[in-house]
Amino acid sequence: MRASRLFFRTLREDPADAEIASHRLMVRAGLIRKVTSGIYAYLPLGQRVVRKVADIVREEMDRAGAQEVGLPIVQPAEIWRQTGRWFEYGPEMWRLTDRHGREYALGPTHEEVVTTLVAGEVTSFRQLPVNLYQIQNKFRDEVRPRFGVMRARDFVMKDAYSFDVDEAGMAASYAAMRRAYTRVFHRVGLDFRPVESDSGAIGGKVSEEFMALADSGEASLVVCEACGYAANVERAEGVPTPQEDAGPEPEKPLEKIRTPGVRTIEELVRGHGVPIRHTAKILFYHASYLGEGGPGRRELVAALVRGDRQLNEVKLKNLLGALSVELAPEDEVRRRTGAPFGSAGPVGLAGVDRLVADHEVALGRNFAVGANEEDRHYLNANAGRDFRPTETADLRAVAAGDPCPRCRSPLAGRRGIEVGQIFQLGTRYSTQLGAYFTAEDGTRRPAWMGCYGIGVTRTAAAAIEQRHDAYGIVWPISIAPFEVAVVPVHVDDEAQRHAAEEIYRTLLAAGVEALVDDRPERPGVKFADADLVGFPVRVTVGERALAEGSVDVTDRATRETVRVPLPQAAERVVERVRQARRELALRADRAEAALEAQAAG
RNA sequence: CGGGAUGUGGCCCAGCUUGGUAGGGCGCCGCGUUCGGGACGCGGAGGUCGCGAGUUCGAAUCUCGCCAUCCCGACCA
Repeated sequence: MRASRLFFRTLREDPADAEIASHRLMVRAGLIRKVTSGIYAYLPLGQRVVRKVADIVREEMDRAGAQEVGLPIVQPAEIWRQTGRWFEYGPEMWRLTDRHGREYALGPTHEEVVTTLVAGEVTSFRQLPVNLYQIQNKFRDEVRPRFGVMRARDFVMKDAYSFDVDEAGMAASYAAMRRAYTRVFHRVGLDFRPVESDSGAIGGKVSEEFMALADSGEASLVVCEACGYAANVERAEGVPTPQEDAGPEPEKPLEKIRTPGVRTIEELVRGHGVPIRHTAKILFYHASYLGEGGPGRRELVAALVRGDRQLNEVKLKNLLGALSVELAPEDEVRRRTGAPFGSAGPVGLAGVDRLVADHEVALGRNFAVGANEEDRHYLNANAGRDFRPTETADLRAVAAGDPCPRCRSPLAGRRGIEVGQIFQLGTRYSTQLGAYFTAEDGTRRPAWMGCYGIGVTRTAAAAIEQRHDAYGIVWPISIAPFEVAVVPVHVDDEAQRHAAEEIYRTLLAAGVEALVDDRPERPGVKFADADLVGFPVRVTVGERALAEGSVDVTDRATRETVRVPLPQAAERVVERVRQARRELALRADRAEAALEAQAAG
């Protein structure tokens, strides 16, 4: 490609609405332009990156035995009603109505469509297993689109769906996808980590997310450097820690004390000398449940966690089996329970549908809690004796420093960008949508499913988050829009133009993706643009080097330049590109081998 | 949905408090000088000041309504 004909333009200034590096740089480098909130146009440079990520994903999916299909973006409401997700999915699903008044959705995901498809085609165990995937635009009407393509309303996603005869088959398909994902993310050059995750609205039990590690990531992770445990904090298991090193103290008698003005745990600790591990806080939630084909009942739920802990709402939601949970407004809590907000507590609490407690509160002794009247707290409240939770569970949000649930070493906190997620779904969708087959023994059985997503456009953004500097993007070679930029310093200099063209043609002939910057711009402009867009290798053809029959070859990542004699220039660049490609491929191979060794051992 | 803010040439912004008919930088076009890290000079093009009402002799500026966008919180690949 010739820069003079390439449809692109770089910006000198940062766009006003870009918060994070990837968004800022994608706009400045001319990869994307915003069309409207959360919706972007991809210019040729950006589209090339998306295509290269997608091609890598496609290669690895094919390699893992999956088959590409094309599924519709517009999906009928009916199949979503069959699985209950027409309501369950909520306002994030982009709905539309045709001229006849029939309802549709723009696909946020494709379990319903693909399961319905398979239900019509698969009749025998002989047709299984099968894994179908597609790479396509997905639509989610995000509450708050932000960070450019990172959280867009229209994004490119690869989604795959596996169908197996039994649970073991599903697990095998899942493992194959896990290997494929590991290869994909190594090949695109990401620093990533698979973590245990909550399966959310899609359902199923086993689920892992592939997280690109980045401080700008929206997901909070905990990782154990000692044993390798890693989890999304939404999912991370809390290990109850004792209140005293010496072991539990005996139950003391319940005592009501005057606590004028005390409304928070800190005030209780500071003003009344209660150790924070002997405090418990109560939080009131509205839990909404799915009813018959639509919204169902709502409950007021009180939840108890130790005063030094935070509640994990995802755990609460899962415990309750609720569609959603949200903090209940103060006035309603007061109206229903009669308790003042800052002095509410579990002892003698009335008006709530359920009282759930974290393990630490159920196991601990002698808690200071609100007494449900103004300016009064209880000391030494004990579960079982003074209040009785309807359920006890792991409800606390795990934080950095907490013990690892596997090996008890302290966990470290990290931030991550979720670039992929894999699920073992089980038979929920196959049962609901009739994906049954006849087994070897003649019985009719539902297919065991897994589903597997990769955010293609998000992966491109994640790569930029991890790899950029003050000058611009530093692409991994596998997904760079072009691998090499050939920059003649002065295009009106015949010798320079000729040498640049020669190198450019040789690179193309060798299968290297090259761009020649033949624009009549000043050298500084061309260098700055090359750095901003982030081509991994730059070949500078200028008067200085040419005077000694050479050109300069610069590595974008290290910014190191070597002078190479003209006759060997193209060859050396080709070798450098091939070496860089090999490195990433090798990483994928090694990681896969390690996974296989792990599975075998 | 709550809370906050912003809409002024393609981009980044000033002007608004104190109404008087729109300005800078970048970018764009022409000419010249320049030319290994975002040049300089001269000349030029380009604006329904988000939209609609209102107040006023007169509105980018004041008032009301609407729309859009962004940021902070509750959701997610």
